[in-house]
Amino acid sequence: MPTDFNLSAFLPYRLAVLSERVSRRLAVEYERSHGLSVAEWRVLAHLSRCGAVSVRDIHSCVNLEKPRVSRAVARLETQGLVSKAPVDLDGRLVAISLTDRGREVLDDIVPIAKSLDQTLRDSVDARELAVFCRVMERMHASLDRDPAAKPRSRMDLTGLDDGSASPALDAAADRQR
Amino acid sequence: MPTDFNLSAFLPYRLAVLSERVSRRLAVEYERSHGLSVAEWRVLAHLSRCGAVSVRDIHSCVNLEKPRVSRAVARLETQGLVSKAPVDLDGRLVAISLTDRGREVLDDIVPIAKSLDQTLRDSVDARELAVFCRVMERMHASLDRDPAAKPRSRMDLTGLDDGSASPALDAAADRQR
DNA sequence: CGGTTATCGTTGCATTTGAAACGAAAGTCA
DNA sequence: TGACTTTCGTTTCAAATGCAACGATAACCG
Repeated sequence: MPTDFNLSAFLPYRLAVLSERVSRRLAVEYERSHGLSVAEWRVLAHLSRCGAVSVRDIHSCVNLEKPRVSRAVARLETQGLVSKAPVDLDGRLVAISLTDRGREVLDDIVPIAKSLDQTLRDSVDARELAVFCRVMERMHASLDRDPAAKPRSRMDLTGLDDGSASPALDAAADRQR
Repeated sequence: MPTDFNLSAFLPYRLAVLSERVSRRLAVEYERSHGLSVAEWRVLAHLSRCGAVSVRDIHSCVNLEKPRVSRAVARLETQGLVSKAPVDLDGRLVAISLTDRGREVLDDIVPIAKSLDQTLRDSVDARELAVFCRVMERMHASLDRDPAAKPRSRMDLTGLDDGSASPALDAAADRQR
């Protein structure tokens, strides 16, 4: 009997399909409201919880490659949603923070994002959702044990918020003391 | 209080992160074993269950845009893993099928894919996994109700296998009767 | 100090991507 | 039949992507 493979029962495939469909649905909204890409949205969302952060901080938090963050920030800056300031304690770093207009855009977009998120949550009951999240966490943990897998980003570890928003900038400040 | 948004609790984000991590892990294997891309793997996997299919059939089954399928098939053909034959019943169609070498490659790769799939499954217990799959299905169903979401591909509907592998080729044959 | 190494953000470059357009081949309908 | 529309697979083109390399800065250490 020849080898056959049922793609539709393959977890990596199912995950990819659902994830892409959700992302695409959301990208429509980002685009429609302020012409944002997914990367730009992630940067804004991250900044909404952190004062000033470096490119590397964003990179290590929101699962975007370094060049992608750099470019997203550049675009956001030309649109006036974000400002970049040199860090005098460390000439290599750039302190990125939201502008007032960036906050306004966030005020527009966050409700849209929350709405889709809520729609997804409403389509299952709370207990099932809890199991769902736990399973995702277990799969991450399984990949954590796999040396060939890319390590998880800092913020995606379960017990997050145990660190600063910007280790890089904090470290620079620490050195000053 | 300024708007803030916790990205790490955002379902679309969590889905994207996990999915990408899994895909990347798998892509390493595809690349390592026979230099295949994800798109090429999906085409091969799909062909493993269907005799001869058209580009459109693949496109509508495995969630790849049409040009991507076309290019993946082209590359697979130059590598001798797949053969393209004109369909005399309908000059627009191309019948794509596995070559013997394509089957050999599948024999190599399928165990690797199944192994990763099993590892993921083993990291949770069966009941949780069932809930996980049901939740994914519910989220798909939720998107099905959303007119702004891209419709689901045929094969991703729950009760699959209710149709032919290649509606396009079958339709051509039907017309001949 | 001075030389080496490491880290930061950016950019070059080759590849991938997808929307739109394309020519070719049916289907449709008067 | 003949015009028009639709469908198929491919190609074009502009944008996005990620790896690697870069210059600049800071850390390390003999």
